[in-house]
Amino acid sequence: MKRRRNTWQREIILQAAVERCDHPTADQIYLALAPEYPRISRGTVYRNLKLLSESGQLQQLKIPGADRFDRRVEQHSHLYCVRCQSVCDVDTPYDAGLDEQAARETGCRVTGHYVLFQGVCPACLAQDGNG
Amino acid sequence: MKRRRNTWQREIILQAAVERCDHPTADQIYLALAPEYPRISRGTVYRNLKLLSESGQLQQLKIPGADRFDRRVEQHSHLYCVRCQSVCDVDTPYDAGLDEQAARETGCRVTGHYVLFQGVCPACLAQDGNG
DNA sequence: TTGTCTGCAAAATATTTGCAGGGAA
DNA sequence: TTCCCTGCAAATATTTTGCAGACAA
Repeated sequence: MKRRRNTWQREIILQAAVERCDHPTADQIYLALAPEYPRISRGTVYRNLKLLSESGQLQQLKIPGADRFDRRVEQHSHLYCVRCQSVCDVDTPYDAGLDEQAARETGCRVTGHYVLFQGVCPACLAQDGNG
Repeated sequence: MKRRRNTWQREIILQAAVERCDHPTADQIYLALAPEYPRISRGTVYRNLKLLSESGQLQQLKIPGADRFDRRVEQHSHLYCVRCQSVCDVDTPYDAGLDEQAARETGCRVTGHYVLFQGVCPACLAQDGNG
């Protein structure tokens, strides 16, 4: 097991991710940091977001288009707005029975599942004049 | 609404997708066709798989790594093997109540959701000596 | 004829990686 | 000192798109 070092880069990347609640992509975090830290590189941002997710300080979400990063690490679901590509949290209870059922049915070892809702967010609905 | 033409390319792409049950990617379908039809292009394969999914003849699955195409178009779930990246079908009942719950909670218009299980498929388990 | 569709190539998007030097422990 | 981490650039991987000509209807 590798010993992990603390770098200021990792620190500011975690801060940048934690301070926003809009489920940013890796690139959005990079772009948010770039003005203040012009020497930081995309590679470092991608690498650290992955490390931080592996160590449980962030949650990496598999969303169409690009992975997002969530400061909320407890189990919950998400909704993807097909209009503006935004993501919002949905607090659905985790149904562990589904995993057992899938394991029984397929013979796989099932480690978990995620639920992704699709729809249109309130902001986009408002733009339509509530249509 | 556009009138759709029938081309032999679309025909063989649909056939190639329908004759396999392993949830291939667009590129895998292209590679399967390429030996017999050397002039077919990736662009055509990607375009037609999308069209066929939009017209309900295939189902396009959002899977980490790359989209897959499923000949089964009825609602069902999938399991993604984190070891070999294979995908298999899981017949879980669709819980429409979840959509209502998500809509109530977020104020979004919710059009649906999908469930993706993660785990290890039987073939990979066997390789581990059932470990 | 009309206008969608095709092949080709280039572009766009998202992410990973090789490498040489840097710095945390 | 060690060896993980960084910046940079190039590479990968997936998918989309502009264009001119082909072809279905």
